[in-house]
Amino acid sequence: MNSVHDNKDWQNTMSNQQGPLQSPSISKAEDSSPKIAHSTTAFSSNDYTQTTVIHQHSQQQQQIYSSAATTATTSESDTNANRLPGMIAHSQPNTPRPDNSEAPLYRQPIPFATRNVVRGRANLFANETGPYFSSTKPFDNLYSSDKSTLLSVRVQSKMDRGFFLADNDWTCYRRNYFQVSSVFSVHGFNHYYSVNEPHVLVKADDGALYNVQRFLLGVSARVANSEKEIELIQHTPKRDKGPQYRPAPKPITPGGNLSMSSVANNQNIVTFERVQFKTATANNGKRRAAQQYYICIIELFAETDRGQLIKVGSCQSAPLVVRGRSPGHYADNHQERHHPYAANTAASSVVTGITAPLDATAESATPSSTLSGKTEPLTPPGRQQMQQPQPQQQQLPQPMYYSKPQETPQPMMHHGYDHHQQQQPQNYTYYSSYPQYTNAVQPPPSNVSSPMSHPPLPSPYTHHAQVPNYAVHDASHPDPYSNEVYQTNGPTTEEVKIHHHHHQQFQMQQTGPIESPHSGYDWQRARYNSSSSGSSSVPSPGGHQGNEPPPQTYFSHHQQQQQEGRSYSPTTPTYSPSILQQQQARKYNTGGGGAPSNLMNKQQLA
DNA sequence: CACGACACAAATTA
DNA sequence: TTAATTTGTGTCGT
Repeated sequence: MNSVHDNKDWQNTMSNQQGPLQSPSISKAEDSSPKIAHSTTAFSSNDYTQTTVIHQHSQQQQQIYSSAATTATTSESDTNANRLPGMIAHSQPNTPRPDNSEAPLYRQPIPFATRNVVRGRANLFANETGPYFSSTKPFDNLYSSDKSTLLSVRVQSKMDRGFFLADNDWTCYRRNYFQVSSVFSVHGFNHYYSVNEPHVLVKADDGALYNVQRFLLGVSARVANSEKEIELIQHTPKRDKGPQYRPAPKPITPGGNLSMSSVANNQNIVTFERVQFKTATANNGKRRAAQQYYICIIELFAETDRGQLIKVGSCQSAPLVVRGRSPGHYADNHQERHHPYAANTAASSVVTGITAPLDATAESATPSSTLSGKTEPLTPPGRQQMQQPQPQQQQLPQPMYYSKPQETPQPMMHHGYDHHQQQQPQNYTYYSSYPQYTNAVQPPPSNVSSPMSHPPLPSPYTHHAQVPNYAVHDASHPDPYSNEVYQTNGPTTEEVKIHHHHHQQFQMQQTGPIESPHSGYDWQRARYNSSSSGSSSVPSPGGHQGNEPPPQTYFSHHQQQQQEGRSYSPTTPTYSPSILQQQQARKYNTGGGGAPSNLMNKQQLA
């Protein structure tokens, strides 16, 4: 099984990936979606279906689960065949976990030892797991040149770092960085065609079709049961001494194909680095009471020749808990407990790492996240993979997931944003040059790096590992994620969680949504790269992703280099099971530097 | 209780 | 091996 090997798979996948991802496009018809109609297949559609499906099959999922976790990645890679609608996100474990002991667990999941393995590289492999993202929600407003064929879009995302499971929730510390990487594909054309040749059209709200100049991915976050937006900020390595930005949408070309090298030009991947939540979730740590959850949202925008940004797809992360205090505060008390499964988690861990490759850099700026905000219903996270074919879904009842709670934005909505005019409330400034900066909270220093973009979706969906258990439930729950569902009254947090988890798990497993990794993108790299390459990160200076050469910024140097190989830190450790344990001990650190993760703290503290 | 700022120190990378 | 970088997080003050 792959599972175990995730790491490896990873690599492989990664390497290969490129191909797969893109290509894959699986065409399938989408089920139902009327819109999609035509030949094109839509990924998105798939996603949905998948997701839904997933629920149903909890069992399967479970099975999958295990494998899935691992596989997921791989599978993803696999091919296109599958679709991966949703993204995946893996996150990493790096973060400090509250508990020491436990912490490891998360990681454990990770199968590989990789982490340890070579350091530098290890990262590469590393798989961290992280919250998963739901499958892509299509807005059905993207058409091929014939103006009649709907193109489906699939966005895959993963949280690379900063998250660990605590009490079955994907958790991170507000003060720590997390990273999100995403890739997307258009059913009809992937790879290569990028933006520049757009034979792709987008339907604006007014019903008119516009040529798509390019696509951008933005990250944003909101409160789980509501539409309240949570601000995300990116830092440069300088941290407080450097500028802080809001992650702006970054340009990205479809397909991920990047070749391995990718790198360079490819903007297939967008990574938002050094991202933090501006605020912590309410009740963190403490009892269940009413734990608040946040959800990361990744939105795909099509930029028209007029500069308007129209949302064409999005995906959400599993619910996330953001701790506002130092790990020491959480350590003793709550540990994270994982479910029994947790153990599994470890096992499952799976995952592959993900770091992303960063190909893309982002650049453009745009409004970002905020905008979209709402939206999407999310689908469940998916993961990709399972190897097994699942039976899929057949039915799908539906999951609430989809349902939009209230909102439901529907697909079509595009928000059209004009860059120029952006609606967003926030102040974004766009810098054309620096995409990253766009929103900058602060003006970007010239050099600085780009800000990170938004975090993608970390959904808490459980990891792979954890998963096992959940298997159970079905769709019955509403999705937490989706705000939609719960929104108002919704279930309390707990409920939510539950759902999430389940969903997540389910989804993940089954669906395969997970895009993440899969596809070939090298997430790992991405991370590493993140900064530099363009894609990602924020601040990094460079901003440009795509076409333009990235500016250098802080990152640039390092990062760029990194892209290729190294990662920078943290990213990725993978864990192998056995290793895991060991690892646990170690934690992984994050990269660079340093922080001591758990160890110190606790110990010291203790 | 949370958040922001300051600062230390570990884990990695170069 | 050593220096530099990066970043987790303890602590303090608000």
